[in-house]
Amino acid sequence: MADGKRIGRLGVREIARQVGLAPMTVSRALSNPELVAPATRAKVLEAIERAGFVPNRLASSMRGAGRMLGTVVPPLINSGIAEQVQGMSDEAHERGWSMLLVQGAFTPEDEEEAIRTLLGWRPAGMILQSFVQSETARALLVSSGAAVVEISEIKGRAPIDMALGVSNFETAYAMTMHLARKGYRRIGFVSTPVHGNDRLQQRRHGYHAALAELGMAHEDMEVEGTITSRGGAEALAALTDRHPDIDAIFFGSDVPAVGAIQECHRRGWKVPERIAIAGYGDMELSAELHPRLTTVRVDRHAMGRRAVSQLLARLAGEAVPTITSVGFEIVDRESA
Amino acid sequence: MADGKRIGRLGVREIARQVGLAPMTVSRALSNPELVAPATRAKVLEAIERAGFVPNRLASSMRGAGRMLGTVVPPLINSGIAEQVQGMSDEAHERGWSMLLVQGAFTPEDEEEAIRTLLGWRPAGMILQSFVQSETARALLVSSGAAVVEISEIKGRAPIDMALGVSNFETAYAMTMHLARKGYRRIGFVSTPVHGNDRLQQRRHGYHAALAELGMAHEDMEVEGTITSRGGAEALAALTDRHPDIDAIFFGSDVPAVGAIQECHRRGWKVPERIAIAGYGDMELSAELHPRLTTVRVDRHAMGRRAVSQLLARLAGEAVPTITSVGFEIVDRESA
DNA sequence: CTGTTAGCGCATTCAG
DNA sequence: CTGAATGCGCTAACAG
Repeated sequence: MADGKRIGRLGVREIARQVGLAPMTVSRALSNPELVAPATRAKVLEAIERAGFVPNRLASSMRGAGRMLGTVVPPLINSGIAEQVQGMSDEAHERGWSMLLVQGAFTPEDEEEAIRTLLGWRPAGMILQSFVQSETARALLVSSGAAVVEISEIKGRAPIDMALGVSNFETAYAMTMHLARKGYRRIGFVSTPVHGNDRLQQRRHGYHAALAELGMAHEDMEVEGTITSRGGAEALAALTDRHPDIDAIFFGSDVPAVGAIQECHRRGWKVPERIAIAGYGDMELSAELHPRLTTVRVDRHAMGRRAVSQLLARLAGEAVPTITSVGFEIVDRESA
Repeated sequence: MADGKRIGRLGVREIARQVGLAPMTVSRALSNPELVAPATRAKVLEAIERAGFVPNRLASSMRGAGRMLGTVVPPLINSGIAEQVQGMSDEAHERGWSMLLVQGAFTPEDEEEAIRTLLGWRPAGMILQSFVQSETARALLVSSGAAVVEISEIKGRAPIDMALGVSNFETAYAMTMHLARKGYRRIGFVSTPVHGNDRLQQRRHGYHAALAELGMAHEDMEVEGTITSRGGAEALAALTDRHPDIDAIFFGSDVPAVGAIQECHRRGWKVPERIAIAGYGDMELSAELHPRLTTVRVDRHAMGRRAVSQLLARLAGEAVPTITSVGFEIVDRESA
């Protein structure tokens, strides 16, 4: 501390000094090893290892060589989102990129703030796990010049840059049809509040469209609840109170579906005999549940990977589709 | 693109130009508003808003004013970890800090790499959600000068900087005693592989200590399994095969405990009459399950917040305890 | 209260 | 294949 510069403050400069080379050569040995003579490279890497030097990525990023992708994760990390993040992380990691995660929230204001925070770190690309609501945030994203993937409902509004997802309309339509084919006639629907959420609105439309097509439309067999087990139990209670003759419920997530099944056990109701329960997401527990849960499977891990690879392709200047639809599957098990 | 500098590339300089002030004043209006005349500040903020300027945090960080904390999250984001991360994120966010999350892994090599990646971003503080195994990584962390909190078993090895957690020995001891008090005599134990994991080893010791004290020690009523529902079902099968007279199982996590209960339903076994099941973690589902799960509750959200506030206190130069023990609670419900 | 100077640690660009 | 100069955007430290 006696002299101005902190002693031993490690940087390419210090490493270069130790091996008698220019800082630039050290930098190259790290980021473009093929441009450096093998012997030189070995010497440099050895010195780096010995000194315990970890290159400063902030500085790299400022020079435009940043390898950081950002994403906003919702406040409730359910297993679906966790898998998606895992997929992003795996793909990014394998390709030498880092993921910056900032925790977002449900309101457009919070969303905007989260995006602002993320943009402050100047990621080369961003993944947004739902459609961006705030117009200000959309404008910010566009002007930032970052590549953007929205993992979202793929019908409807134009994406900021790229969109990736399933058609929630189709998945809900397919499940409703599936339930009808299995003989259920009075099919209820439970989701979190659909207001302002494209995906949920599309699911609701899919459910309605299927009922209409089947000539089975009935009013008010829908309820909104929280995406928790308790929320599922409450939704079941509300719906069966109002409609004692209801014979199936399609939940917008496996989490409340599991809660609803517990509530059935508690009431001594047989599933699916007294009432059938279907979910959405196929979490790990769903296949082990008693009875095993019938649900919609979307490969979230693959979606995460795909989002990253599209981002990297775009950044590499390759042509990338604006909208990518991923498949889904109805997993028919015991609960419906 | 005609001229060298990208037109409209926003920075404090550009904002300063627009309002006829020095860049430094713009910077201050953002980070130390109280040092700037209210009128000036208003003018600056208005220009920033209008231009859609988002300050570059990479540059701030390079000047030492970085407000970033890093953490390594394990590859399986179970709900416990998710809550902990949520707590960290909430606390950080409220205090104007960002959290950089990198996905880690189970082996010491992967752990080291994750820590290296994180250190590359030069966070002012780091939170490690388990005890750091790799000696190289420990050395790197020490020499980085970052404040470090390990959320971990709090007995045993000295922390790198600060440690925060419960005594896993005590929690497991307490639950085993609780089960004995309720009349169970043949109590099994299930956890993920304990090798190299301080927390799990301590839990195992706690279980053994309680049995020994009760004069109930029995051999080989333990099994290792994955932290999944299926893993729980399998562990139940293995243990009841080997010990038909087993009357209770203490699982190291609620996740496999839930799976085990499903397996019991499938076999037509009553819980807790045929066999009692206890978990660890108290996830949301646990209270809604049929039967409701008896478990150990640790407030993970609060732990996350606490980790961040300790980090910030340390960074502010305040005195901070090296080891902090947080409480726990045995939640006695129906399953045991 | 506001401005000036200088530099954080790298990588781009151009020259050897 | 290696090196020198320069600057990314911001803020600490020191004037005024």
